[in-house]
Amino acid sequence: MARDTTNQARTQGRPTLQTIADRLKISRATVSNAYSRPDQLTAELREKIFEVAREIGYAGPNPAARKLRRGRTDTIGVLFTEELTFAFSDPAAVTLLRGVSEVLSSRDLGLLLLPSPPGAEKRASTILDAAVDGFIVYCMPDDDDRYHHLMDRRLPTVMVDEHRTHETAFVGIDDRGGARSVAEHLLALGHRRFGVVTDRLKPDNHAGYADIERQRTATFGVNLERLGGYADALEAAGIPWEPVPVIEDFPISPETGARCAQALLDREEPPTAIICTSDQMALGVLEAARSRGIDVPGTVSVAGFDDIDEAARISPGLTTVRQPLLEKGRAAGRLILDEWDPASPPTVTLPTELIIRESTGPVSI
Amino acid sequence: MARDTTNQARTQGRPTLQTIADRLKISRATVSNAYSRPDQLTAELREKIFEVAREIGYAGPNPAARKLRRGRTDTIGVLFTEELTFAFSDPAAVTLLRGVSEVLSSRDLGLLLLPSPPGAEKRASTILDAAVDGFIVYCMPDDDDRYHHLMDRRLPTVMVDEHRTHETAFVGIDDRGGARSVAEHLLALGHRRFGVVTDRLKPDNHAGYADIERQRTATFGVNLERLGGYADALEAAGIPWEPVPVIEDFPISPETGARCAQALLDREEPPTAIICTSDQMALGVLEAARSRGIDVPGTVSVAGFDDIDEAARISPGLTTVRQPLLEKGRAAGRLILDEWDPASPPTVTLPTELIIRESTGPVSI
DNA sequence: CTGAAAGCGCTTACAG
DNA sequence: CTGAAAGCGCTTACAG
Repeated sequence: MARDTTNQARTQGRPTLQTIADRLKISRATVSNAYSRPDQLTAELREKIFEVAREIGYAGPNPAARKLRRGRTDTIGVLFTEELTFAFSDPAAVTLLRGVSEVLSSRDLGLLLLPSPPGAEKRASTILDAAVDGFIVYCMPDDDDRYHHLMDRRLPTVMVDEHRTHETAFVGIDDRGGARSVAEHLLALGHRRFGVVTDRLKPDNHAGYADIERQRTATFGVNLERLGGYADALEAAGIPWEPVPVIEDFPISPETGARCAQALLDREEPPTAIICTSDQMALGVLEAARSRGIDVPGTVSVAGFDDIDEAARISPGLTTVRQPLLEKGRAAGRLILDEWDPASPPTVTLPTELIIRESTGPVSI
Repeated sequence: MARDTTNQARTQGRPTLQTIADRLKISRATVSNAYSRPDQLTAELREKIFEVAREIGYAGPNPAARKLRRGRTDTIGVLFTEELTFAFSDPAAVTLLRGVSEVLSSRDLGLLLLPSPPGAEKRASTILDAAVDGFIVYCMPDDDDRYHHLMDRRLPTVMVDEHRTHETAFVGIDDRGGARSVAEHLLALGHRRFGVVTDRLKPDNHAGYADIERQRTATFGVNLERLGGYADALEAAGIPWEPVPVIEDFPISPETGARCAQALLDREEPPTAIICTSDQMALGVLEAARSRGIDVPGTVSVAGFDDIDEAARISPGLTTVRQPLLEKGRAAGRLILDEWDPASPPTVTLPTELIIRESTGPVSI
C-alpha cells in the first residue's frame, strides 16, 4: 500500500468534485448536490454528472472530507483494553460485538475497532486519533489511564461491564446476584469444599492464588462482584470465604482454565466443586478433569458463568449463569445512538439466569 | 448521541489548534507541531501548549481534519457481504479477523468493519463512504455488483477466499485439494454412499438439494471448489458424482447443518458418510445423529472442513480439513500493508491438512 | 434550479 | 526555532 508522506503524491491525478464541475462548466456545489441532495437539481443534470463521474473514474465525494465538513463521522469506536485480537477470540466478547454490530448496521453506521494493548505510549493515540462520533468501551478496569483520554474527547461514551461511574452511560448485568445463585445451587447439592477459578482481577498479569486482600482490591469490577457473590452465598451458609482457594490466571481460555484446575486438583484436599468466573475457563476445567480421569460431576462438580453456545454442546453440559450477551451488545449499541443528558447518563442492568446442566451434582463421599 | 445537521452546532465551543495559538499568541502551525513534530519546537513551549490544552479541554488535533489533510486514514476497511453480524458469529470468520487484527494492531492501524447486507441501495454507500486506505474483502461471490464499487475506489484491495481475479490481491487455500483428501479418507474406509451438506452456492437464498447444474454454476468459489474436490475423489474411485445428494442451506450454523442432516437421514438409502463444507454445519450433523440415536461413526461417518477449535473438543472429535485460518488473516493483513504493482497483484495460497478424529470410521453392513 | 462564498480543522513545505 | 500561506475536498445556508 502506498504510504506517501504528502497527500499530493497520494491523490495526484485523482478526480474531485471540481474536476467534474469543470468538465460540465457547472459549480462544485451542484456536483455535490448530485450526490448528497438529489432534490436540488434536475434528474437529467444529475445523470449527466454521474456519467462524467463514471467516465473519469470518480467514486463519489471523498469520505474524509465529507466527515470533516459535516462534523460527524457516522462511525462508532469500540475500544478494547486487551489486544484487539481479544475481540475475536473470546466468545463472550464476540457475542457482545454481534449485538453492537446489529444495531449499528441497521443505522448504516460503521464500527471501528480500536486496539489498545498494554503499552503506555500507544494508548493515547488510539483514543485521540479515532474519527468517531462515540465510544463503546469494553473491559476497562477502574484505574485505567485511558479513561482520562476518553473523557478528554467529550464524546458520548458507553462503558460495558466495567468502570461504572456517573460520567458515562453503562451497560452491565447483575454479576453479584448471578454468582450468588450458582454458589447457592452447589451448596444445595451439599458441597462444602470449593475452589474458584478466575481471570484477571487487576491488570498486573498476576498468575496464581489471589489472597483476600487482592480479591478485595480487584480493579476489574466484574470479577470483583462475582467473587463477592460466591462469598455472600458461602458465608450465608456458614462457610468461611477466606480459606477458599481462588486461582487467578490469564488470558481467558480453556487452556488457562485447565492450568488453574490442575493446581486445585493437586491440593491435599481437592475441592468437590469448582466455580469459574467464565465458561471459557470452565471448559478447561472439564478438560483437565477428563484428562485425569476424574468424573464430573461424580467426583467434582464444575460451574461456569456466561452461557456461551458451547456450554450446551459440550459433554457433560455445563452448569452456568446465563447472561444476555447479545442483548447486552444491542443495549450498548442503542445507548450510544440515544441522546441523553450528559449530566445523568443512563444505566442498563440486565438480568442473569442460573442454567443447570450435567456438570454439577450432589457431593459424593 | 447528538445528531446535528450542522457542524457548527456540534463543534460549537470546541477548542481547535487556533484556540490554543490565540491564547499563547503563537501560530497554529506551532501548536500543530507540538502534537505531530515535537522536534520542531522547544520542549518548554511544547509543555506550555499541552498545559493550555489540558486547561481548555483540547484533546488533540481533530482526527477527521488530520485524515483529510494527510490524505490517509490509517484505517483498513474489512468488507463482509453478509450481515456484519456474521463477522462475529461464524468461528472461521472470527479467527480470520483475529489474524487480520493482529497485523493491523501491530502497525497502529484501525480496523473498520463494513457491513454490506443484501439490500441494493445501501451497497454502494458502504463502500464509497468508507474513509479507509485499503480494503480486505471476505465472502464476495463472483458476480457481485459491489465489486465494481470497490474497483471505483482504486484503493489497494485484498480478496479473501472468494472472487479471485487478476485485479486484486488474493489470499486463499487449496480448497479443492483439501476437499479431495477428506473424501479419499472416507473412500479408503470403504464408504460408497455419500451425502454432502453445503452452505450457499449462490447468493439467491436457495435451500434444498443442489443439482449438478447449480453446483457447476456456483458463484461462491470456495464451495464450488470443495464440491469439485469431493467429485474428483469419488469419480476417481469409480463412483459417479451426479447422483450424490448435495444439500444446500444457510446461514452457516449447527442448526442449519442439523436441518440438512435430517433430510439426508430420511432418505430411503441414507448415506453412510456425510461430508460437510464447513465444521459449523458438521457440528449440526453430529447433533442430528445424536438426537436420532444414530451412532457416529458406527452407522454414519461425519466429516467437516475448517478445523475450528470446537472440532477437537466435541465428542466424538470431528474429522475435518484443517485450514490455517489465523495465518490466512495474517496474510491478508500483511498483503494490504505491502506495496505491490497494481498491474500484477500478489496471490497467497495456504496449505490444508486432513485431521482424522473419531467421527469417521469403517463403513459397516 | 444553480452558483459564489465561507469555512470545517488541520499539516506542510518554505521563508525568515 | 517559528509563522504566513496554501490547500486537503467537501457541504451548506443564502442569494439570485
